[in-house]
Amino acid sequence: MYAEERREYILKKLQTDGKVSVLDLSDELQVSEVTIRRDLAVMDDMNLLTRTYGGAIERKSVTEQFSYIERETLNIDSKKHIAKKASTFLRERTSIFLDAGTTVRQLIPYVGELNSATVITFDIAMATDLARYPHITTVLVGGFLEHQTLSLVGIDTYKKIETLQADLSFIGCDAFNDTDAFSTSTMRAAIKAKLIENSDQSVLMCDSSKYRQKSLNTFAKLKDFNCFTTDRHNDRLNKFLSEQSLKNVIQ
Amino acid sequence: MYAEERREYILKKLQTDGKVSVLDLSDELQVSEVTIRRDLAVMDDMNLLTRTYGGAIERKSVTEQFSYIERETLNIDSKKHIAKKASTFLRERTSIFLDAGTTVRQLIPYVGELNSATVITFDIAMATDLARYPHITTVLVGGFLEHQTLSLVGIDTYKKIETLQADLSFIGCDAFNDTDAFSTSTMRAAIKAKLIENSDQSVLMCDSSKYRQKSLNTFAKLKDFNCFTTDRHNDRLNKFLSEQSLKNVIQ
DNA sequence: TGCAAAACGATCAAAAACGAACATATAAAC
DNA sequence: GTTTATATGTTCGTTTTTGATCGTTTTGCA
Repeated sequence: MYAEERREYILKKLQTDGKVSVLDLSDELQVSEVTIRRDLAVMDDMNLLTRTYGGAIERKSVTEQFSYIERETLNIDSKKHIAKKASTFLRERTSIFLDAGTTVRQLIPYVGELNSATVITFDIAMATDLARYPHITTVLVGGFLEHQTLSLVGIDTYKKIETLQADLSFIGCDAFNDTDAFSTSTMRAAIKAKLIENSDQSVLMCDSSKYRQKSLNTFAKLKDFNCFTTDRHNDRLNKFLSEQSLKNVIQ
Repeated sequence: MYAEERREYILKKLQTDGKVSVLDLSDELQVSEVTIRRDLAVMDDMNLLTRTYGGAIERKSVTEQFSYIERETLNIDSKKHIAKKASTFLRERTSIFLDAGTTVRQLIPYVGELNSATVITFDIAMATDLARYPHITTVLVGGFLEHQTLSLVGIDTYKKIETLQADLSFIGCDAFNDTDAFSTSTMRAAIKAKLIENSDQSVLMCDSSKYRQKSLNTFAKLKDFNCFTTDRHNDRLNKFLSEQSLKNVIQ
């Protein structure tokens, strides 16, 4: 067994398991622990992995190094909760619009569990996440890069989406009240409206902190959505939700 | 048993086993170990295999052999060197095509130093990098996501680039010889050709390891480029370069 | 906090593989 | 038949790889 082979094995294992241990590798590859440590040191030097005490872990992906992730951790548990609920709408062999934003992004691990699907997005972070799943066909709609959100906007983005159709769309929003969903940006609102228009079913994913926030542009009525997924950490929202007929609300 | 026959045997064995050892080959072919080593050295030079300590392993194409992260760190010093040389072509308030690939990606810190520029790319990793520089207008051309390269391909990508014009383009390549630049993928070759066609000036960025590699599609003649930036760590390339009129070659 | 176990890096040693120089052999060219 | 070029083998000093040892650092637990 050559060194190259050994290191290839380590990388492969790292890719599937996310981590490796010196002891396990030493046993599996039938070489001393010292040798494994040397391998890991070299590969750490090459930025192929991150050394830990007792082994190594995967190196962070391109986007994870970026500040985008910091904003993402805001209300992360709510977002994960919402994503799990929304994921029940996913079906095999369908085409899916994913709106830009950190809430919808949490859905991607569930999308990755599908055997086959076509995903259309205009969020670079999502596209990078989706690159992990070769069996998912990913279409990234082009446009001008908005650097704060790592997503694409502009008339090109809108016009391209206008030509696409999907079975299902997952939409985020900046704010909502008892009847409407809002977005801060006019262009984004137009895009969201078009996503809903061009898909058979639409799921709104929105955490409770957005309730009764102010925002400029209405892009849809809440009743336009087949489902409205949210959490329940806000008293006034609780009241609103309990007043609703809950048939299309998941908490 | 002639040398040709021996090497053919080695290649065949490599194809079935994925690896060969000097000792085994020496025994099987009834020649000394030195001879086998010489064979392997020659074939390594011809990029037919990859030499290892004690033998050799199959030579897969770089994309299938390494993950994006690995390719990123491969020949990183050469890539940085090339990027620095190529950066002298950058000018304020111009529009710039950036071809996908890890070599061209090294150019981005220099692009970021500009006060104002419009960058057009179809590489997600590059777009993510560019998001650090809000003063740079970035256009990401959409398409199908190719997960190994983190870049976008397809007819949409091509058609969009067809409608764009730039002052300057930076192009990478998978292989080149004394007259031509090659790409492995037909679609990528078409895109590269279009980038060159639609820009006033073109700079080829290519490290020496690509010299005389095999690849399918010619997308340009070396003389089509205003400048050819490379490093100089390969004997045969050195010879080729010194035979050239060096006016448009930067090392 | 302090202690023991585990993991670590540094150093040394041995075996395997290596490259370079030189020698030999074989085949083609004159 | 001699010369020349190419291919192969031998020798030997050097480099690479790996493992063993040992003192030090880190970690988890009492």
